Amino acid sequence: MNQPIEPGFAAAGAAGFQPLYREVKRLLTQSLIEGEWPAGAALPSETRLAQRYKVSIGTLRKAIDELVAERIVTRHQGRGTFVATHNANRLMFHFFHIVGRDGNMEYPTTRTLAFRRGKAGAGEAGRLSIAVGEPVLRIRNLLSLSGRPVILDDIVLPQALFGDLTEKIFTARDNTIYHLYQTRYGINVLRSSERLSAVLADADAAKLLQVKKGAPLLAINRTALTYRDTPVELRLSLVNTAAHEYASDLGREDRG
Amino acid sequence: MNQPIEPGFAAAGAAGFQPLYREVKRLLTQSLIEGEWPAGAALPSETRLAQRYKVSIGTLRKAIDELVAERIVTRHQGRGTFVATHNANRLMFHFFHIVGRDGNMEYPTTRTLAFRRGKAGAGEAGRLSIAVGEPVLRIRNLLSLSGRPVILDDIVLPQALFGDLTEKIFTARDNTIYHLYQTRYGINVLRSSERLSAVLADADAAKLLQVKKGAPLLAINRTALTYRDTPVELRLSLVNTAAHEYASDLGREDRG
DNA sequence: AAGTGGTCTAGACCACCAT
DNA sequence: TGGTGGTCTAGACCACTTA
Repeated sequence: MNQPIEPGFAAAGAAGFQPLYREVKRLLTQSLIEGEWPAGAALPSETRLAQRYKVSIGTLRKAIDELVAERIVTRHQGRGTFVATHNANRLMFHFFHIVGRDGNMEYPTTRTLAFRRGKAGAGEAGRLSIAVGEPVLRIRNLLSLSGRPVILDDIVLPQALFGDLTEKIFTARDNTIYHLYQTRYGINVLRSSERLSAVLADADAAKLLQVKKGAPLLAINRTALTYRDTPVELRLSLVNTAAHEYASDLGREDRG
Repeated sequence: MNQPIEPGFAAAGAAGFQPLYREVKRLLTQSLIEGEWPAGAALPSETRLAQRYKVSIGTLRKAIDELVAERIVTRHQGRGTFVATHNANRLMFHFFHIVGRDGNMEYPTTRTLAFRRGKAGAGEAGRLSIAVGEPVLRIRNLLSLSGRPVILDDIVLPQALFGDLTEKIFTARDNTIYHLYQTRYGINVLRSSERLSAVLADADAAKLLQVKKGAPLLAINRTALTYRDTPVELRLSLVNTAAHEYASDLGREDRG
C-alpha cells in the first residue's frame, strides 16, 4: 500500500508515459473503489497522503484536483477532503436536467409503479457490459413536479450488483436513488452518458403522463457510470416538455 | 498594462476575495477581448507573461490552466500557447451534438434557405440582452447528414455585432459559422447554453425535413455565449431524430 | 491552538518542437 | 541549439474550522 513511486516511467507501459500525479490519482481511485474511505468519510490530510505515496504536496494536490473536478471528492478548507455523497443537491445539479420553462428548478416526487425481475436483452446487455440473459431488475417510476406527472422512468439494473434489493427497500429510501446505490450497495454513480430524441406518446405513456396519445415526448436514454466508466444502470426517461425543458449545462462550474 | 498586482486583496471589493491567479486570468481575458492576441496567434511565453504580471510561473500557469479548461486557449508543448480557433473539430466536439443512432459522427452540409433583416421581439431581446425592436439578422439553414436533411436551424443575430454581414458573405464562408464570427467579426463563441424539448413538425418543417406533419422533432434552443457569458447568437434547431440523437457528453475531456 | 486546505513562490529538470 | 510548455519539489504564509 505504501509502495514507492518513481516519477515519469513509473506507470510507463502499453499505456505510455504517465505523469506521477496520474499514478497517485490511480492509487487514490483504487482505494476509493476498495472502500478504504466510504461515502462521506474524510480522506487523510494532504500532508499524510503525500507522505504515504512519497510525493510532494504539490503533486498530491494535482491528483486530488482531478478527483475534485470529476466530483468524486470534495474539499473543504479547514476541514478536510471528503468522499462526495449523493444527495438532493448533487442530483439536481448533475443528474436531473429537467427545469421549468420559466427557469425554475424543482425537486421531483417519485412514485414507483412497477418493480420486476427479468433477463437482459441484447441491447441492454451490451450497454451494461453483461451477458445476454443475465438477470436484471426493471423498475418503473413516475416523477411529478408541482404535483403533476412529468417524467416516466424505466430503470434497468444488473441484478448482480444489487444483491438484496427489493421493492420495499427501493421505495423505503429516504434520499435519492443514487444515494441508495451508494450507501447500501457501494455503487458510486459518478457521471452519466445521455442520448436524447423526440418520440410520440403511446397509449401507456399518454395515460400515465396525462397527455394525448401521439403527443410529443422527450426521450432520454441514460447510462449511469461509476469508476473507470463502468456502467451500472440504464434509464429511459419520457418527458412531457409542455411546461418543462432539458437543460444541457446545469452542472457547469463557474470560474472567475 | 504592466501594473503591479498584490496578492490576496488585489481584486478585493464588492466581489470579495480573489486569488492572484484569478486576477491574472482576468487581465489575460481582457487582453483577449481587446484583440491583443487574435484567433490562432501565440501568446507570449509563460516566462514572459509571468514577468509582465509580476507573478511566479506557477501562478501564471494556474491562470492559463483555467483558460485551457474553458477552451479559450490551447497549449502545445514545445511550441507555445495559442488562442483557440474555431474549426470543424471544435464544432463537432463542443457545439454540434447530433450523432447517428449507431454512434457515428458526421460533419453536416449546410444549405442557407433564407437571410433576412428584422427587429428583435421581446423574448429574443431578453435572451440577447438588447432592446426590443433592435435590428437583427434572421438566417434559416437546412443541415444534411449523408445527403439527407436532418436539422432545420433558425439563427438570430444582433445586427450591431455583425456590421457588414450579408447573405453572400455568410454563404461564401469556407469554414464553420463560428469561424466566420471569430475571424471576420472578432466574436469568439466560447460555449452555449441549450434547452431541449419535443415538438410536432408543422407543415413548414415537415416539408423541409421530409417527414410527415405531426412527426416528433427534437427542438434545441441555444444561446451562444462569448467572454463573460455575453450572448451573441440565438439558434433554434429542429432535429429529425429518426436516425440521429442528441449526445449530452461529446466534449467531455478524458482524464486518467 | 492545532490542523486543514488554499495560495504563492523559486527553482530544477524533463519532453517536445523549430531551426 | 535554444525556447517552449509539463512535471516535480520544498517551503512559506494565509484563511478557515474545530475544539
